[in-house]
Order: sequence, then C-alpha cells, then structure tokens
Amino acid sequence: MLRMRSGCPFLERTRPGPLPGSRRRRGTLCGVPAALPELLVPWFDEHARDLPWRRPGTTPWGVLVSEFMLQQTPVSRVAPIWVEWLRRWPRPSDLASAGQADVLRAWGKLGYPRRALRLHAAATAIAEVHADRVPDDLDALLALPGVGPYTARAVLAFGYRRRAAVVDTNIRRVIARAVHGAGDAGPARTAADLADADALLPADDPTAARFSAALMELGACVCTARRPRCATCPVRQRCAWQAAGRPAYTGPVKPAQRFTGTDRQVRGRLLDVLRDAPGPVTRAALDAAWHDAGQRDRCVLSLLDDRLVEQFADGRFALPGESGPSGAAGSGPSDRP
DNA sequence: GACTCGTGGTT
DNA sequence: TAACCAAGAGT
Repeated sequence: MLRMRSGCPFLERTRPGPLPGSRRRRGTLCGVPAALPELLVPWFDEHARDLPWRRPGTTPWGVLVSEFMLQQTPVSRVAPIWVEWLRRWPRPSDLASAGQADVLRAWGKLGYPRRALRLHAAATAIAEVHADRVPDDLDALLALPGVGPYTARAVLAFGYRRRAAVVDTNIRRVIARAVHGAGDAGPARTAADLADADALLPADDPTAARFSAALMELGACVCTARRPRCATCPVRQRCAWQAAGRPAYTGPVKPAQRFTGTDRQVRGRLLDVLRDAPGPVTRAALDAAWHDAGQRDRCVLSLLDDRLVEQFADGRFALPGESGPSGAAGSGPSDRP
C-alpha cells in the first residue's frame, strides 16, 4: 500500500486514474507530480550553468565522454579536460585509434584512471560494433565497459533528449528532501530510487530530458549536501523537507573515506611517475614514489593487474602500449609479475 | 551489499 | 585542519 506522507506536496495526483505502466509499489509515487517540472524547468532555463558539454552541437559521444569524466569527479576539474578530449578525439573511432598511454596522459589527474581505459574500450566497441555511433538503446549502452545505470540513462537523456530516469547523488538528495521530507538520501535503494525518479518525469521526451538536467542542477547548485541554499530554491514552497521544518538526517552514517596512506594514494603516486616519464622507467624510479616497499609492491601488482601499467622483460615499467626497449628482441611487455 | 578505486577544493 | 564531498562502476 502506498501511503501519502504528510507534508508531501509532490504526491498530489494530477490525473484522475492510474497511469499507464505505473506500478503502485512502495517507493513509487502515485500520479504525475506536475508541480516539480513546472517550477524547475523555467528555473533551469534561466540559471543553468554554461558547461561545455551543454553547448549546442555537443554530440552523444561528447555527452558520453562527459559522463565518464564526471563519475565521482567535480565539474570544475572535468571541464578543461573534456574540451581537450573532444578537440582531439571528436568521434569514438578517433579515441579508439589512440594508444592507451596517450589516453592515460590526457586523462591527467582526473582520478580513477581505470575510467580512462574503460572509456577507451567503450569507444572501441562503439566504433567496431555500432558503426561509430553511440547507441541510443539502454541495453546496448549498459553493455559498454564503464557504463552503468546512471551513465546509460544520462546518455539517453542528455545525448538523445529521451525520457530516461537518471539517478545520481544529486537527484537522490533532491528527491529525499523535496519529495520525502528527509534531510538526506541515505543508502541507495536502486530499484526504489529509479522508480521515484521515473515517477517525477513528465511524459514527453524533450521535457523529461530537460527536467532531469534541471533536477541535477538543483542538487548541484542549490540543494547541496552541506549548506543547501533554500532561500533561493525555486521549489521551496513545495518542498516536503521545508514543510517538515528541515529535520536533520537520521539514517545510517557512512564511514569517512580516508585517502592518505591508502593504496589509492600509492597507486596515484606510481601512476603519476609513469605519466610524467617520456617512456619506460626503472623499478628504482617507482621506489622513489613511496617509502613502504611492501605496500608499493602490492600496488604495482594491482596496477599491472588492472592493465594500467605494463612491465617489460628487462624489468622496466611503463604505461600500457608504450614502446619498450628499442632493437632488443623479446623485450615487449611481459606477462610475468 | 560492502569494498575498492584518485584527486583536490571547500568548510 | 581534518573531514567532507564530488554527474558511479565493477567486483
């Protein structure tokens, strides 16, 4: 049974009967909450940030690249890298033709460099399997490496202007507050989160796509995690969290993620050495990157395992695909640890 | 479902 | 200033 929570203005039905395809299970909103799109889309028309991947002429490929880069990485750091990538590799086949070492260097310090390899692999698949056109089909997108539930739907919505429920950290937070009246989203409930987001979407494709972008923008710029700017929020009058007196988040607290001293820091240091080097480096060069030999070796192994690093028969290390010692037979990357 | 995977700006 | 946070995906 779906129960209307008190003070939840977006749960008002705007159509008399059940909607086609709507299911009345827990976590699904009943009816179309029309107020949210009508408030948010005009606000977005006026306040949307001028991000490079939102400019006219951006292709679905450009959108896909932006979504890869934006996975867990702030807009301000992605923007300049995205511009350079799209200038250098304007089509999937252009990226597919590049070497992995060049791709990893162009990725720079965006973080999570496995994303760069996955994007390269996705570009290869798009070029070879999809005739160099980014798929506009959900399952085909999900089959691409590095493309998960969020990115696949984001490409549909922002690349093809289709009605697709995108669920990211921003939208989860906005829904938690404006719709459910909670202080924050809490742990992901994938199916229910998707149903919530879908229930908010207007029926037609372009408006739904625009609305999804507006929801994310609201979460990124107004309904922020730390200090939400409720005074300037276009949804304030209809926000369940406001109506409830902005109660504090009460759900489980996720343990703070550390970085200093972790394998992630060590891997980052090691990769940084290889990115900055013009070619293969000796083990001694990597030794200088981290003091703890045991942890260092473990991280080198994991980088080799992730195909972010290669080792040559002469013992030296390099980014994948980088040319090894010249003229020496059998000097290519070794599969041995 | 809990962990892991980079990096740097903000509070 | 240490902690929090940022358009998630893969295992």
